Amino acid sequence: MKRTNYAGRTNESQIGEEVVLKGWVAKRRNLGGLIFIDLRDREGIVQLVFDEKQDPAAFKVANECRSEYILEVRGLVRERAEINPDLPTGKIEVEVKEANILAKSQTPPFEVKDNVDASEDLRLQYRYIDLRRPEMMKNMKLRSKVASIIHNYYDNNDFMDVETPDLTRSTPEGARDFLVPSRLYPGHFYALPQSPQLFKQLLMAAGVDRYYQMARCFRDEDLRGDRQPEFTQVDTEMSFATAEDIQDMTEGLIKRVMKEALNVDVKTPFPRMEWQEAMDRYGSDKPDTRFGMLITDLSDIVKDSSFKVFSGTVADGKFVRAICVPGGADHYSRKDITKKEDYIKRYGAKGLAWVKVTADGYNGPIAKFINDLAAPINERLGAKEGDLILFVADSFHVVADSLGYLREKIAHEMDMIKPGQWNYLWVVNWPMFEYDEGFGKWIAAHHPFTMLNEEDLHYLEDGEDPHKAHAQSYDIILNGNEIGGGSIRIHDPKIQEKVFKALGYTKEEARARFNFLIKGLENGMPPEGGLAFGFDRWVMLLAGADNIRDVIPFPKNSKGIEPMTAAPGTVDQEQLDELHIDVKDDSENN
RNA sequence: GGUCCGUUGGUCUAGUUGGUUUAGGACGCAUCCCUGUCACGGAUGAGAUCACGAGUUCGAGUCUCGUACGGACCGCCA
Repeated sequence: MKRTNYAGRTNESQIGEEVVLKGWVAKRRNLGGLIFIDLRDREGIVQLVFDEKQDPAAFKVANECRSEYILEVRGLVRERAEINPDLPTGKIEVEVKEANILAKSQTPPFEVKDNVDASEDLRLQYRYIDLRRPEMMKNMKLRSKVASIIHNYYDNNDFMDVETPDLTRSTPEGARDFLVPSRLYPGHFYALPQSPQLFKQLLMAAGVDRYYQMARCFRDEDLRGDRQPEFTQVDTEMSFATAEDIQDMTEGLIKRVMKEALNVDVKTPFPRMEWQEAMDRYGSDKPDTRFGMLITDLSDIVKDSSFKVFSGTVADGKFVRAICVPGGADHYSRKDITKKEDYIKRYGAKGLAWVKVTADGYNGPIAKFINDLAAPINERLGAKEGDLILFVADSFHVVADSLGYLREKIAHEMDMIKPGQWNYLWVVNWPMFEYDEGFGKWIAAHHPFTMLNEEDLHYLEDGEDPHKAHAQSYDIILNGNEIGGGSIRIHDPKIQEKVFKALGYTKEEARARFNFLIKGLENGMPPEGGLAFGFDRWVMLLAGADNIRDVIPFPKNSKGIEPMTAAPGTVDQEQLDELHIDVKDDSENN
């Protein structure tokens, strides 16, 4: 029997026609002499009817069917007497004349339905069953659709799809590399790419001019809900382009994806926000602009306050900043606020000061210290009776992280985010370098090949402070999530040398690490720049999923294990010998 | 590397201050009845050494410690 159409696409136009369908038994309803089976394939569900009197042979097969058996059926499409409005195929049903079981199935470990009640661990172990769920199938289809639009878009704009190697060389910058031992060269290793960054720059040196690739990338770091060790980047690079050129090109793509995949019109150009403003007002380099409650600096107002925590902090050159939670006074108890305080301590905050705004002034533990400043504070924050004001007094980064977190958390808890918003924006003008407390040295905020602003070039000269420089880099943000980032690259080897110097590399160290790139610059590199999208994360947001695993067919769990195959696993001694590898026994240290 | 939370039939879960609980329910599963269901209905039934190990106690699903596994977060992710 040759299939005539997908079960889920059977429709009224086929009434009276004979169809052949193949699919899974989603549900069986046995009424005695009459059996209904919901047949499911990737496109949806259609109701089959088996009548014992009319088609006893087919009926017998239906009687044997169990959940998730795979069936082929031949039958007549007919109109239903009573339509089911909950089903896209609810106006019709298929009267089955012939049926064969193509595969039997054990009772599935969980039911194939949309409101899953199975644990994620179990879903991942039986992922092929989990993926049958319409929700998951929909996510895979969306992913496929978006990928197709991306290919189409860049192809139409003269971008060349060029593959870069997966077996490459370890570079010490950035994330930990996944290493692949070389059989031919004992003690030598390939590394899987963290991104094709250097290759795409060298493709510009090759004259490719416009490059894109759906590139697999690998980073051996701990996982998060929006982070997997292997992921897909939409990687792009353009020669002779300015930051604006690249942003325009990217906006064009986003506009098309939103229209064609979700039928949503987004307005371009997207807003541009300075990195400094994002940090000051949103406490984040990926601001969520779907709601207000902006962070407000109060340092100047409270600098002489009798509350020593505030005045002392300002005297130390640090900051007192606050958010005003509209209607927060009733919503949050003293105990709730203590919980929030405990939470922000993980960002280094020493405490969370708060007041509730009442008709008679401030209320709360620090009210007596700052009641005299209530008028200017309320005015600046726009605070009114019934609001809750949360203050953090600390260094720039601690204040930003703490209040940035609280702003997000409270917005979710108090339902301040109206659904259906797609707030794309660019965060621009990033610092070129940032100080890493852990390593005690300056590191590249973006990566070491990022071009700084032309007017900041003088900071690289002797006797100036290079760390004041800002970069020609830009991140694309959607609803408070970083979905991509890029920059104009350094194409002048002299500037590149100065940047390496500012990062504390000697010439020899820079050569040792990035020889091939430096040579590329010396052999003539066009001015160029690009951008890379986190494809998985973007699709996650487009799908409305809150976990990146829901848009990856076979993801790793939060511990980096893939539960279906149980990777990573041990290998035979023979394989290790061939790779010249001894495995250290760490058991004593554990 | 660290912090917090969780683990009870196939699945999701209830289980109070440690004691009438033969560990309850829903879904699923099995058998039987049923020709218009679509969360089908009805009847009956099977299925759990309460993650593992140690401890406290007259008595542990319940308390303590450890281990394993899972989840969230901090660090990390140029």
